[in-house]
Amino acid sequence: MENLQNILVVDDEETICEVLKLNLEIAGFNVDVANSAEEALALNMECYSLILLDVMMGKMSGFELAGIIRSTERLKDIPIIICTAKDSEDDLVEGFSRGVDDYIKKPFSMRELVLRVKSVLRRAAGKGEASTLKYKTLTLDVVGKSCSMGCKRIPLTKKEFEILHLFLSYPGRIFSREEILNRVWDDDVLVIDRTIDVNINRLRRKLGEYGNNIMTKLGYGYGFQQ
Amino acid sequence: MENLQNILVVDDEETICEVLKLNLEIAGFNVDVANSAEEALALNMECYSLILLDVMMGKMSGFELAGIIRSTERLKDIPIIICTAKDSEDDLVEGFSRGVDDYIKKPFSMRELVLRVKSVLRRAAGKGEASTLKYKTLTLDVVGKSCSMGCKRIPLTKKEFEILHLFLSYPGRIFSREEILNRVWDDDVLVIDRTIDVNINRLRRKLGEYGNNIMTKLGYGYGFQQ
DNA sequence: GAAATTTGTTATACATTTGTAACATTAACG
DNA sequence: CGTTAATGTTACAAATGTATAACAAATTTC
Repeated sequence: MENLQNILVVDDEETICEVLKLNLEIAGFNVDVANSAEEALALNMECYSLILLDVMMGKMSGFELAGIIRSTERLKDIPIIICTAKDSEDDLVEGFSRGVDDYIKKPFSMRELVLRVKSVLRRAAGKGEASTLKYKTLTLDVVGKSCSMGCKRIPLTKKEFEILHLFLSYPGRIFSREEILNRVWDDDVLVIDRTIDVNINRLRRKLGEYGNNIMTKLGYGYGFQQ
Repeated sequence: MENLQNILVVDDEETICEVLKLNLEIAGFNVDVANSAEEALALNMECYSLILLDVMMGKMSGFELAGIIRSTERLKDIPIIICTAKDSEDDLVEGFSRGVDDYIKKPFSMRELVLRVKSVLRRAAGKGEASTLKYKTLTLDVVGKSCSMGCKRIPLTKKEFEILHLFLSYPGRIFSREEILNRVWDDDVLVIDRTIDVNINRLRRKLGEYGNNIMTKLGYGYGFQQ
């Protein structure tokens, strides 16, 4: 088993670490654990393909550790995923300014985590290759959270962006309103189905000619048609 | 009926068990019930494709049973879904650490349950999300909810799609009108048998030459002939 | 904390799907 | 053959699903 990729998990909660480790191992990764930023720094981090950081930790926060990693020459290209309790804008800004590659909000499913990890690794392997999703001249910059058609920028709101992100991640697939709700809206909010229709409508308009690629499948839901 | 997948439901509440059993059977599964973890252990669990566990049960909890299943060599790959009253972090952590595949919070709708069950089974089957059913040039894109003959798209309505989906899932099998009703129509709707005939007719027409593959077995029902 | 933006809801118009009834056709069987 | 039962076909009404606009509420921004 040569090809196993090493992942470092840094979190001060033992149980969380164990869960993460177990699930990532099941997904085929080799996982090491550090229970604090300091403990992580004591390791030779060079060997990891990806580092998974919790924001909230004892002395040094995940952000700080991310900053250190990014400013260390031999570590600066290692992808970092931050686990954050809430996705406050502040966190996002702080994270991006420190070069974090992806976020995952707690509580997250293990399935989702594994998907993100794989996605980030894929991106890293191709060197920025797939940090964007494309269809013809339509480009979605997943990291920069922006959208453009050719040279023209299309300002999307968060919901619009997330919906398009979901659709372009699985072109051709039809998502039920329930699925869209689960993946775009927070778990605790309660919105009616019509809300999705309205957001789809707004997105369609902003996408101009590409708006027609967002198809309605009567009785099923919506999706992006290639 | 070879292809029926077996599901084991373990719950100490008789009524819950009955409801689950009924609904899963309608969804096309074969369901056995155990009223306690101990009772479940007495069964030969090897034959089940999925085990649905309640957390709260008399002596042994669902988690404990999950732990036992996971640590038993010949059972350890069977997918497990846990039904939990509360979604406390603790429960989630405990569950994932024992290798549970999915959660469902009470109270849940039967529709949701069936969706989760199918999703977990699909995952377990190893074939990701993408799946199509084919017969010659006829292709049914199950995730895209679309149908095509060669390059030509055949727009199907939801009912038409669902009927064809059912038929192509078990080519050669004849479905009684009652079976078709149970699998294609929602539980609470009440339609007459002739409705199915009409929908079959519509489907046949849209399928053109393949329409002839939908055969009528007089006095029994309909099916797709390979 | 006021203005601007985003997001959710409601209401209405519109389009499609679906169910049913009525009648036509076909198969089974004496 | 002719009768009966089952299924095929058609047309239309009813039910359902979706698009859109307008407004209200929430959130963000300055």
